[in-house]
Amino acid sequence: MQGMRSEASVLHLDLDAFFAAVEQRDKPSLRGKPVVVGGTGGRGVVSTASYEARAYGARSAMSTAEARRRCPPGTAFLGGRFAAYSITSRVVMDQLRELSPLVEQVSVDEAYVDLAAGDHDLSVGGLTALARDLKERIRTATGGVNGSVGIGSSKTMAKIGSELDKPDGLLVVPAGSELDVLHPLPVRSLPGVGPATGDRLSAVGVRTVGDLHERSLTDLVALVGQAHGGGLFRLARALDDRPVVPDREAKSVSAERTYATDLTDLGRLQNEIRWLADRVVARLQKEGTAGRTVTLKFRRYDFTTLTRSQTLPQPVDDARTVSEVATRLLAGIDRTGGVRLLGVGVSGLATYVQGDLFAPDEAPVVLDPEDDEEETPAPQSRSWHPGQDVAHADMGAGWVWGSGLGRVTVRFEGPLTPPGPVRTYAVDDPELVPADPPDWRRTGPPPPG
DNA sequence: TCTGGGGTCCTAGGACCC
DNA sequence: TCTGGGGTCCTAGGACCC
Repeated sequence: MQGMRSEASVLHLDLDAFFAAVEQRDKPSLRGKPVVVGGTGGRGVVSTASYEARAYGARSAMSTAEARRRCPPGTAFLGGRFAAYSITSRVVMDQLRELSPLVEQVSVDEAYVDLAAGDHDLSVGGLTALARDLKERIRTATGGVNGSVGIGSSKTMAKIGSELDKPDGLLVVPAGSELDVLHPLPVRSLPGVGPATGDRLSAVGVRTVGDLHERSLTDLVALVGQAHGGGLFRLARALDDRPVVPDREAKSVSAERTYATDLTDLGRLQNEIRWLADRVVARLQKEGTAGRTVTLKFRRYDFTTLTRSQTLPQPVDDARTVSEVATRLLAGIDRTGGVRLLGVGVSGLATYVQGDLFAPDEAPVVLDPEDDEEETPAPQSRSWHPGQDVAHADMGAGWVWGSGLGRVTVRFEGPLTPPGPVRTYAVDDPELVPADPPDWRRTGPPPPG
């Protein structure tokens, strides 16, 4: 059974009203005033409302029209400057990497840090000082953006900690006190419990996490399904040992667009599909990846939404193929009444094997995110262990920080790869990787922990 | 002027294979 | 000649998150 850590060593950072905060930083006249960032057209929604705008009831995901109704004259409605947000985000993530090599960025304004992989005093006092210092460094490095920090014995506890004390928050949940914090909270405050699950739980009298704790696993599974039910059962007991995983590989790439007025013209729809396919493919190619499944998303005038997909024999990353497949999928859909949104996506991604990184004869295969188990039988004689140091001429120095049957995970760090990417290699035949490959030199310190 | 855009994970049924 | 399992892949939809 999975558990939790015996120390509060997972940190969660959430930047406060991030997009609005960057706008207020860059435009002093907006400071102290309500600011709403999001779509400004007729069908726009709010991405972020500053705390001043929240005081009037503006919220993320609300239609911008509704936010305009609620906010006073003088409220700034802005379309957003994503390049600025992205740069600021990187500045923040760099600060987090000062704390530990294990930083998992979950979005532009949110990340987890595994403090156990760094050299830190994990006492409550030490963690409080660490968090206070981190917040100050973020504020300085970004020119005034605040973040809320939660620290706990798991990702869930850390996230709940940052949530409970925002904005500009700092909350350490000491190991052992998880249930005291958790049980009074409404179930809706658990990550993963949204409107649908919240309603179902409420219908059977479950309102707080404490209520949840009293329900049997069988009841919860019957109520919300196998995976979710099991997840809730464990969450109520603070059982969460999900690791902090840096550099997660993307599993799909997509682009979609909502039109100011519904489309009906077939030629126009085909042009839009081509445009969306171009955007998706440009990103695929930039990432050096391709995918086998092409999906068309389709939203009608009445907001009914459907998807049609087709899986191809080979991964594709060219605009012509993607848009041809998507256009073919469009043909099977009833378009009467008009089309509100179109989307094109590619999934089932397989990273290219980059031939120049390894000599052909000894090339470990880059794993797909999905298939670490199959097609990679355990090596007969060779293994690596966490902490062992290895290196590659093209990738820089690195160390093994995870290994298992048939695979080895290496974090590289060096001048060529500043952030230190993590790569997992399958070893499907021990003979493919010689005992002492000449270009795997031993350098660099193994990670602490 | 109702309801964005980018994702992840799960479920369920049917096809197909052993 | 009657009744199976299990496993994987594919498709479609839904919940949820930021």
